[in-house]
Amino acid sequence: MKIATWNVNSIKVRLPIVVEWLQTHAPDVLMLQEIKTTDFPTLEFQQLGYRCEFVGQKSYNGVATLTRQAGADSVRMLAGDTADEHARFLAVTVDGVRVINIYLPNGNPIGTEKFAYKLAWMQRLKSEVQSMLEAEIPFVIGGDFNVIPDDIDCSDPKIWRNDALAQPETRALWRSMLHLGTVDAFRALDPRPGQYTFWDYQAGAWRRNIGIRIDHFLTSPQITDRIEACEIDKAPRALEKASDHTPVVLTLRG
DNA sequence: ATGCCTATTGTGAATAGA
Repeated sequence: MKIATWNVNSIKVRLPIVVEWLQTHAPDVLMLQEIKTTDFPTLEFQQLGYRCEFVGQKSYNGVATLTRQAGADSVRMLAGDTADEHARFLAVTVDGVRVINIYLPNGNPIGTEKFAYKLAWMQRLKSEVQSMLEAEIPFVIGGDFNVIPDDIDCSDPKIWRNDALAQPETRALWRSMLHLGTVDAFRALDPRPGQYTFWDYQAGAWRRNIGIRIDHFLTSPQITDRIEACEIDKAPRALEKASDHTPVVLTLRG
């Protein structure tokens, strides 16, 4: 089973690139973030053999999960705050795996309500993880976590010292989810520093490989045992009209 | 360097991203 995640930074602009990538790589599941619309191009993906579920929002955020097989038991919002209207969460069960697509809040600037919202959102996600582990539900959480887990996940820690993505509180909440028993699938297999999933559009960041690793897969124990590979596909970042993020692909045995 | 680039809204220039 092949599961991919990709923050596309507008599905409207990125549609041709995403279609081409899907045809080439044919994952069983593709999780998209920052679709930035309520008008998802479902027909185009159906023609490629994918079913679409999405939670849209005008201008901002929005997540979509494309699956070859039919999904079940969709949940479209993260528990813990019924007043939260951001389109950042979509859970669906595919072939016995609870596939959770997230676009975790950026949280900048620190010291504002935006940062408080990020931390509260992470606490809610942690509660979700706890519940699923207690129920022994096999799950994968994939998406744009907006978390730089460690200094080896960015080109220069000094740049990110005052940024929400690398704050001690942010990293502590990330680690607390690992301590519960989940695994950062990419890092479990690849110890190398300098492996990124995002490069800013500005200042020639891509050309100079100044990036950060913020798009992740967290796996539950049953899924961790099935990990065959987890790789960052850098190729789409080099294309014309690229997203500033590139896909990450998780391959499970069976 | 409160910049640099891209996308959305909407047709200006502000907001957000990370």
